Amino acid sequence: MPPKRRTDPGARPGELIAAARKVLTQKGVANCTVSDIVDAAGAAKGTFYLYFASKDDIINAVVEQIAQEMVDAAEEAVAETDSGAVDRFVALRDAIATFAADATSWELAENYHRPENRAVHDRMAEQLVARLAPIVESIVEQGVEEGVFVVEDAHLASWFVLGGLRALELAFPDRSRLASAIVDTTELALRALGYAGAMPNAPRPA
Amino acid sequence: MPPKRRTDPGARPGELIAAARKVLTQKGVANCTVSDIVDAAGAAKGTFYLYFASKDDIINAVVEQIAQEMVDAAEEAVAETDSGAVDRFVALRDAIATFAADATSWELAENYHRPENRAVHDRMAEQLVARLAPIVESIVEQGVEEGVFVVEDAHLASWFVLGGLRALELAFPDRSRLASAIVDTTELALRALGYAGAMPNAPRPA
Amino acid sequence: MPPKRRTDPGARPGELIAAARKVLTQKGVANCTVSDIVDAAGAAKGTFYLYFASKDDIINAVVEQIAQEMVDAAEEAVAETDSGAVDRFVALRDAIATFAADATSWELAENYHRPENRAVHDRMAEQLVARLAPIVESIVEQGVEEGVFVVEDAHLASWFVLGGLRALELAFPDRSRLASAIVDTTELALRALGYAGAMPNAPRPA
Amino acid sequence: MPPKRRTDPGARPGELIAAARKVLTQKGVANCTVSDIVDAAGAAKGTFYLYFASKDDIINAVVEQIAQEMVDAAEEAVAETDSGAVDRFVALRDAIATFAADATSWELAENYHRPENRAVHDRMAEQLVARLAPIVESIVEQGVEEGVFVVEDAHLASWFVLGGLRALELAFPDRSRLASAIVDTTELALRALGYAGAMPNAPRPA
DNA sequence: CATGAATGAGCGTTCATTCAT
DNA sequence: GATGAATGAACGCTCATTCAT
Repeated sequence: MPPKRRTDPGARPGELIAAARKVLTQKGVANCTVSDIVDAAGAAKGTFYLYFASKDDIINAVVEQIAQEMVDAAEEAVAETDSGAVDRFVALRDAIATFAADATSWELAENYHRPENRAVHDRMAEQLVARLAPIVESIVEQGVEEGVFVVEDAHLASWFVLGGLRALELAFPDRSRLASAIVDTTELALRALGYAGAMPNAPRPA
Repeated sequence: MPPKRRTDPGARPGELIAAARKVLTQKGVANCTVSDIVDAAGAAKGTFYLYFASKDDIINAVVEQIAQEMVDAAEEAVAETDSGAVDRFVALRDAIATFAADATSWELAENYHRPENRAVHDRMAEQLVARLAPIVESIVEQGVEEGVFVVEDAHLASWFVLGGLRALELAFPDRSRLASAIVDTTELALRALGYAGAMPNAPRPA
Repeated sequence: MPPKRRTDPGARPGELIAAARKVLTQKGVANCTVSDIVDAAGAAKGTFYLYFASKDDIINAVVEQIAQEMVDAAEEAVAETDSGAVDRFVALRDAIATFAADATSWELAENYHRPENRAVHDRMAEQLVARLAPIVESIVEQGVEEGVFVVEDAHLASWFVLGGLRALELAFPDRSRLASAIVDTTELALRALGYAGAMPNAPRPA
Repeated sequence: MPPKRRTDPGARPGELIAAARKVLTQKGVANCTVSDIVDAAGAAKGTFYLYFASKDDIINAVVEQIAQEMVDAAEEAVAETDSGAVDRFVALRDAIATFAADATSWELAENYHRPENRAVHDRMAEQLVARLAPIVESIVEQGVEEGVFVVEDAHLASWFVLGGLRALELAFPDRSRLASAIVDTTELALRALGYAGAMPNAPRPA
């Protein structure tokens, strides 16, 4: 059968990633085959390999995409605020909590606690922490300059704080309390950063 | 030919786990086959299924074993000290740092940063954090009673602290600075727990 | 489905080679799949890879087997005769002609002139010439000692003579005249070898 | 964007054959894809099928081209000499030896002994022998008329002689001695043809 | 004439699992 | 208990070919 001409040439990779994102959500990584993805995308098997070198390649692309969405949200949140380091930190915290609570963005998360999804899950967590860390780091450095934070190694402190946030996912597997736990954790994090002032506990209204 | 009589019947499962641990270390999870494991153990394929329901089953057993070793070390460290919560916390920190620096215990760790080993790596990290958390939690509760820690939710705080420690692995992928970073992080952790006293910076001599 | 226990364990490789030989004959090399072979052998696909590393591997084995049969026939023919070099040469020629005329042994040959069978065909021709050459060479050397052949380089002469025989396959693609042409060629070959006596034209009765 | 206008329309088939010849040389037949060819030719996939019916088609064209070059060289060598059959035979032999020793003409030859190139190699050898045979045949017939050759079947004898030459390639796989072996073989060939005169051993100066 | 995105049947290969012995 | 030959579904991936533009 001859190839069907597409209405929107150039949209294939995106369609495939979207399809992969959906299939990954539904079946997990180990049980997701390339056939599943192309079926979901309405494409032929060969088309897949026109745009992606391997199954791993597209999984990375999915992870990349989701991570990018979260990082974008985080950067936007931080950029909006031109106030002090503590406010920025709270804004960042809110962005993360919002994203974590957003079912659409976290489609994959529902399946993360199934063992077969470990792989993407952690690939993403790694990506996320790696890309969020510089944002936190700049906030920490700002706080040190402002004199509200007291840390010797901003790099170390940033990872520590983010790692602490990430662990909550494991601490509250049912996710119902996750968003609120992230908020509660702010106090722990600010303390770790040497903040001694009043704790800004109220989450920002959505 | 009758089956070879074993010198120690009942030792099979342990032999298989040991073999799996070795093979996992050498080849990663994805590239490790049941054949590899039974070959390394000097057993037949069928024998494997006498003791383990599946390949996943034995991988879990390996992870379990390693995690148990770490937990044992941690519990021993904490038990040895009958002094205050801060000292216990430092002792626990030392145990983790020691274990992390110990090549024998971390055979697998060398390969953890190879993408194909994500799976075990994170399965173990999860196990570890889950089993270490209660220990931390008891220390935190002790500290709260002693009045040196100020935390509202000991469960949350324990996970936060352990997550922070775990993230350091990602922050320092080369592992050469990992052990020292764990020590440095103690200050951040104690601060997060609301500790306001002098920081016990000196690591325990090896 | 569980494995069927074989009545004759150890017979698998031979069965697979036999099946491959048949399929190769029927479908050619390029169109012969591993599935075809295992279907013909009544085995499962995995069983194939228990005994052969790849499709190429079994094709080599088939070629090897046929070549061996021809070489065996040639050696037997030469060994039977303890007379002079010319008689031995004629005996060898007869063995080759007989084998060439034998439909059973040359099952594959029927298909050799189809382009897709080039590969095995030539792999076999190469094997054959390489293994027949030493036999010819010993005859040539004997003839030289007996004073009936005059050649400077027995190695060269042997290959030349065998190459000449082999080319007849190309000269008479319909094979109906092939056996007789081989006989006729004896005169050319003996002349090339410097034989000046009477030509032993009569083929040996079967 | 309109298709690029070609500087020389009508040159496409030649460009594709040249590209195929190059790719075939570098990668072998089995590993050479249509994509490789069109990429090397700077053409689009579709363009390929404007001029060639299939991949096999262009491979045949490449073989054809090389064979034609050799046949042209052979015919030229034979035409130059209007002397006797023996001289013509020697001239033909020289042309073949020269061509065989000429790296440019035998680009493909370097790769011929890699197993994956069997296919073209032999397709070409077949072509070559088939097209050279009529030339040899006319020389043989001339020699018979002149009384210097004694053969009953010129057709048979021609193939025998060419087959003998071709086998030398197998006898001397390293090719360093191939050209000299071809020369040495002349004596064997002339003898086979019934030539009883003095042997014209000296190769023609290059 | 020329394009190249799309096709999809088909390939060789793997390996966790079974069970007759 | 122990064996290991046998299984076969399932996989990721290739590439000659087509045709709407």
